[in-house]
Amino acid sequence: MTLEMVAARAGVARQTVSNAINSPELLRPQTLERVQRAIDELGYRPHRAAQALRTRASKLIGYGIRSSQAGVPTPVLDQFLHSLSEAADQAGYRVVLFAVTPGDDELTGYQQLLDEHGADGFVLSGTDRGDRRQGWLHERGVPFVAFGRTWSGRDVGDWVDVDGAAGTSAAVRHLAALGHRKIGFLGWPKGSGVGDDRARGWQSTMRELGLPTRGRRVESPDDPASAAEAAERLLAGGVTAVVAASDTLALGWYQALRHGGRTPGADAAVIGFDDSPIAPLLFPSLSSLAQPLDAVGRECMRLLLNRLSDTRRPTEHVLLAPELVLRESV
Amino acid sequence: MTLEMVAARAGVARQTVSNAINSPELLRPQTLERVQRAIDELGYRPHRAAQALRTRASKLIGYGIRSSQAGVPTPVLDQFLHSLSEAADQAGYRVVLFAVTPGDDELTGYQQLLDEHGADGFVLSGTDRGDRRQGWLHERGVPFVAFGRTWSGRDVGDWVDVDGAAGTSAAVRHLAALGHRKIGFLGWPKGSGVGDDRARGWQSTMRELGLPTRGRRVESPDDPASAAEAAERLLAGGVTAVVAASDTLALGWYQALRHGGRTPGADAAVIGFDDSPIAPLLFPSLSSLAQPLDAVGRECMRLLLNRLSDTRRPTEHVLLAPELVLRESV
DNA sequence: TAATGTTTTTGGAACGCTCCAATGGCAGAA
DNA sequence: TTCTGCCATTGGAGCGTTCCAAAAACATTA
Repeated sequence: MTLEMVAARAGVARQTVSNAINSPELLRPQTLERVQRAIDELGYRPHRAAQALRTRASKLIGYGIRSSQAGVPTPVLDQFLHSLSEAADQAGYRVVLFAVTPGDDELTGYQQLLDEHGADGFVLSGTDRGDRRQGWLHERGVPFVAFGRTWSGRDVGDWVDVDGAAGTSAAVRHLAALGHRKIGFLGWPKGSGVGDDRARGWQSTMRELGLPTRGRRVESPDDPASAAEAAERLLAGGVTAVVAASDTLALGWYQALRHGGRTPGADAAVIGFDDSPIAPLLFPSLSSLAQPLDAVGRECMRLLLNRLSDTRRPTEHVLLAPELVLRESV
Repeated sequence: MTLEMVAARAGVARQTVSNAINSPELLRPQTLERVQRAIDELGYRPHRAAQALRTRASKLIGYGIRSSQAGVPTPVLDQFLHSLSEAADQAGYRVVLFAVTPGDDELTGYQQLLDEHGADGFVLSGTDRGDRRQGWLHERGVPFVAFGRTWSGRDVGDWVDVDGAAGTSAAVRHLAALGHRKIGFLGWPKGSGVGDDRARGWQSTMRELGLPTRGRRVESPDDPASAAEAAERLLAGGVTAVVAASDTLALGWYQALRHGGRTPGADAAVIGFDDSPIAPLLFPSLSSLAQPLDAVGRECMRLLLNRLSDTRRPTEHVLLAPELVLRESV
């Protein structure tokens, strides 16, 4: 099924069919309709490779998928990928995956796809401090958008991120409205961009509400056992409600409460972060701050399309507020 | 960067460079080396679109990603996608995502990609009873592999699946070796292929070991509250250990035990299924049957590549045993 | 009717690659 | 030296599309 075949059926020239698809305003309405009918009847669709070759644009967006075993498990990936693909589809693009081995040659995957003209732009996620990808792509003038802020200084490109501070702030306000005054924060060790951001929202909102923060903030790595230890310290301080930097940490709070013979939810409230699959399953079910991943995917695609249409435009940044999902734990 | 440029640098003809890449055995060793050096120095990589156009093969594998909200949460997606991309990369292929809206026009996404010559084959997952995709692709002679058996009768293509029966069988054996005799099964309502398969492994192995199964099997939908109710019935029957069809169901068992003032692990053992992210986080941590997703991805790719190289070969099926991950719950 | 301008349609060329058939080089035999 | 046969290398053609400039159709005015 080619242009030529459609053209033959409509009784026009090859190029006229091409125009019917790409610049319909050039055709006489009557001709357009005739060509359109031929296209529909034959179920014609342009050959992607031929288009790519001629227009020098693959209409593909690269997404480097890292081996998850090393460190962070990239929890939310699939919903994000779904909304990304959907938004891409709508714009006539598709998402192409390629394996990335984190480490020294993390960039070779990107290099290769670029050399092969296998992608017009990239979506990054899991951008960490000291991530070299943004700088590298920026230098080369390759369009990209990151899910996750550029924590380290320089503005090197577009990004979309979830506003952790806004989330914990909303959590604090909600707990305060319920009458809690001694509201603690169960966070990660300082130094991670994401974690510090989430702590900041708690800190500033507590201050705003005139509530004390001294001794109400504890730190723990992201596992329930350590979190439980840290939580004990908050309990010792008489804290009645807690905002946690992750659902895993919130789980530590559950364990600390139970250890003291108390019941989560009834005796002391907690709000987690990420609304991971465990949240609704726990007993009592855990309130949490859900990342608006559908919106993140859509926004990533929007920024990237803008960038693709004009490499020189000023960079754009989007912060999306997470949604407070209330369950039995408050 | 084109063949012509590499050829100029190496002092040979365009086609010779092409041969150096695709059929190196045709070249005189000395020429090959010279061309190879030119390729390396210039960092040349063939233009994918040009190759695709000429060879009529996109070297892309389609993966339809469904909106996850509707029903099954497809928990494991990301690790599977990773191993799939990695295996694809190794064979010079890439995975391209496209959005699929489950329902009537579920097939249009596949149709479209096919018409555009945007993929050479497909990987399916989440294949359910009454899934029309396999039959549809089979009729058209499109290469594909499914992650998940074709539960409904006819053999319409290659698949790779996790052997649920083998998993629950191993779980029963392990519990029996620990001295348990009253081993229950906490499963889903009959009628789902996956669930029945997992039940079967428990059933047959119990019989093999001469252990009674009557009244030891209960059913519940996949949420902890319902599962807890079902678990109560097992407890009432004096069951001391349980194999669950999912980690969510196992969680129900935890709750039922706690409700009766008993401690999971210490007082009664349980083994879940899927080794979902919650398993290590629970207290006590949950033993579970981990799906070998890396292997599944690799095998899917292997079968698909075989199929791509020869459409007419007999269908092939691969069953992979899940791995028993032991934690505190036993 | 012819000349002019404008809109619509057309055919050739090119994107970068691989297929194919043909050419050139070289060794051994006549 | 010339011929035969084999192996290494080459140039032309074409995959299906869009760019571009030229041609044709049509409308408008002289």
